[in-house]
Amino acid sequence: MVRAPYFDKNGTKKGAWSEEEDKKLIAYVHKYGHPNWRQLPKFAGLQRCGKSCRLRWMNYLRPNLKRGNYTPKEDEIIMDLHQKHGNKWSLIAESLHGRTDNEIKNYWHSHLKKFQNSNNNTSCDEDLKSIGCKDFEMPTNEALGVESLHILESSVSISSETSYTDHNSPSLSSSSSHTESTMNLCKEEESVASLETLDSGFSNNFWTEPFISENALNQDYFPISSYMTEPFYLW
DNA sequence: AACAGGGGCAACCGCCGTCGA
DNA sequence: TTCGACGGCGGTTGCCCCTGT
Repeated sequence: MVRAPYFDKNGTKKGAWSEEEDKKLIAYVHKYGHPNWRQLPKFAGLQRCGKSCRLRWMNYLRPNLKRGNYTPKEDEIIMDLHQKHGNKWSLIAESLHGRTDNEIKNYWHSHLKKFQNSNNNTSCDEDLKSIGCKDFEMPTNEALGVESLHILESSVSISSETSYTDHNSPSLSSSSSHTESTMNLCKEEESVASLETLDSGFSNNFWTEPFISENALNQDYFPISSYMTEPFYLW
């Protein structure tokens, strides 16, 4: 499913992320935030480029991510916003709480594109009905905002029943678990609380092993105080 | 049972906008 | 004003898995 890990000529690791790398990245961002993606891998002890770390975090590791099947309502919103804005995936993602632009982009290309293409012949609602949206009603523009809110609310309700540790297993790269799980932690408190839960999911020596970054911090690379006084400003 | 082709999705690449020096 | 660093975005790629033959 993913590219096999390899090292480029600069010694930078590419390809699929390992569980250990995920742990390092999660723990580092959890602890220090991500003030500088380019420097982050060096301090976190990762042989990745900053962009790769950012992408992994934004699309996969950060809290509040919602994974798994799209609801018909989400389909509606994507279709509608794509019609309005085109391939502005980040814009569309803003209206689908917990979905990433990358995920929406993939979903569009693999699922929804064909329905828009067939739109030339049939209406959008016909297509959506055909894919199983039983209570489908073509929403008004005003209603769409409300629908987005509903999705947000449902995410919250799901998240309250969902443990972060469920999704931070080695199967983070396993597609089967992706479809079954969500990473909905829509409230900040829940995110923090869940990260504490996450701690227990890691091996003991992982947390007792000091970060490379910790040494770096001692070398005045990081304004550590500001990050320690503004915990989790990033999410 | 074996094979081929397509689908799905994580990850990479390159471009662009923003910001600070 | 210019330039470099950085983050963000959209397009594309690579590869595993599933399904049909």
